[in-house]
Amino acid sequence: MATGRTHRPATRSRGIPEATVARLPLYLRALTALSERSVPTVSSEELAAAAGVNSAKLRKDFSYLGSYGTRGVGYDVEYLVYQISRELGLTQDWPVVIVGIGNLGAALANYGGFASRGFRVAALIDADPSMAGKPVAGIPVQHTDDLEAIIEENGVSIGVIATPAGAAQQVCDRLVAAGVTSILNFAPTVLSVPEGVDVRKVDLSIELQILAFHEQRKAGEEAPGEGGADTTPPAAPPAAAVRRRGEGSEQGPDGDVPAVMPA
Amino acid sequence: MATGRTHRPATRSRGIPEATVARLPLYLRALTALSERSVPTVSSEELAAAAGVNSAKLRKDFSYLGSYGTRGVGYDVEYLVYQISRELGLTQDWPVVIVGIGNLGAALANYGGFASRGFRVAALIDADPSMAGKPVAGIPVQHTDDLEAIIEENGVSIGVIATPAGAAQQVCDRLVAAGVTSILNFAPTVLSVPEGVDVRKVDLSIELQILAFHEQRKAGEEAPGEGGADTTPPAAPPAAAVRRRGEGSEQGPDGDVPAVMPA
DNA sequence: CCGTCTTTGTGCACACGTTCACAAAGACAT
DNA sequence: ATGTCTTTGTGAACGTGTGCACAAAGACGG
Repeated sequence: MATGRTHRPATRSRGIPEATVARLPLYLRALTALSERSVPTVSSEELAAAAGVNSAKLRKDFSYLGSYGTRGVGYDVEYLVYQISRELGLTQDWPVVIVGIGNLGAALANYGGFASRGFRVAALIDADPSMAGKPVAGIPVQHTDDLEAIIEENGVSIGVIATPAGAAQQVCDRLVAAGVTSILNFAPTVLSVPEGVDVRKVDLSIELQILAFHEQRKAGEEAPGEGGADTTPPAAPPAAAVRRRGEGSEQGPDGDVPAVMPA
Repeated sequence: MATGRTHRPATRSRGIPEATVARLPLYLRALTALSERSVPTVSSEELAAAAGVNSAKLRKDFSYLGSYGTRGVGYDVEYLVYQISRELGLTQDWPVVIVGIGNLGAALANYGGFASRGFRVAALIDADPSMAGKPVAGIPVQHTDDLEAIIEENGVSIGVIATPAGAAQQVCDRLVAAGVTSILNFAPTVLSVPEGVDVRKVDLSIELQILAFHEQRKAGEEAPGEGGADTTPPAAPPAAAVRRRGEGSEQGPDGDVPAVMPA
């Protein structure tokens, strides 16, 4: 099939660690706020606090970009805003298409955060013919049939998928075939893309499930005991796999979950 | 100011690595699909492909939960669905409130993925009095004044913030004070919360900026040369900090950006 | 009951990310 | 000029995450 990679292989693009890249927008936001208040310089300590990170981490992050600070003083806010913007590629214009103009797609189209930083909604695309022409956020919705033409005409390289899960892969394939090389996916599916195409996903459901995990843990630690059964355990495990759980490694006292396996 | 932690300290909750927890929902989704197709068992290889991860990683992830597979056969789909659901705390009901019923809040309220997995939208809350009583996704919007009462009455421990950035911290503080211990933040701000409260953020703007970074890199690698200036460089750096950029390490020729998009 | 064949579970090595702690750079006062 | 004081930039130690590769578990056929 040769479908290609699904996850970016953490390319460590040209020396700047992925983790650092992911934090740059955070710093940029904090710096922009300072800039608007006409604050001339800021120390790593202050900026780190504003961005919600450790100051050593922030300094190391900046060190990957070059040495833009002045010892004993801190960082020049304006200069740093510029350097980070440039590094992130925000000094240029990025036309973006949003595919799938349902509730979410419309919300995204209306989101102000787009234009603020070099991103421009070039087109809204939906498969529903009855939506064609209707303006959403001041932009007329176009039909999926014209997807390829729209991508090409506008030189779009970033696509946002806000379709139902079932349509996502197909839309993705068409976007990629038309020349899109970066995709932000809001549909709850794993997208398969060829090498060289970046996919980032935003998944409400996954985030909530992660929160639920931690929430359950908190509850379990506070109120132990509580042998109440939750739901019916499913059938039975295949054969004889109902043992073990820590295999005598770490896990000090016991080796059981807060209140597991009823039957 | 003693405001408290901003980022979860990667607590390694009871032996299950954060990275694993973040993947469990992915596995669960793939397994649910298999279950609906009445597939009885699945190998780590197949399931890994469906979830878009490496099979060794998947096996290691499952090993943290216990030994639920059968060698030579694979994993029992139904059983595994149950085990993961239980581990994630999805066998119980999680009432959730959404604060800020604008475009995004409404889209979230309408999102079907909520109910599907143990999450129930217990209430919609907005600060705009004219919205009060209006039904969104079949649920009447309530006013912010009643936030505390709503949290308490429904035993809500998970809150979703979809307000403008300016209101987010204040809403967050009220949620936490009322007993919420997990927050999913869609507002583009760094939230400050006391210890023991989990915050996860979803930030469209940050995701796009990360994509733009990689996109710029790709463009720069394909079309080198191109000494075109991008935008006006800001004033001048503070003092004498206009040197270096790789400090004679990698980065062969020059030390400037690959060469940005002409126009 | 034994041999073969598939697939799990995991030890190990490596890559990546985070944090500490401190030398060196520079501002600023005297 | 020289000294002091602040704050950066980074070496080094540590922790977390990933992936290979393989022994052992068990299914299944004869």
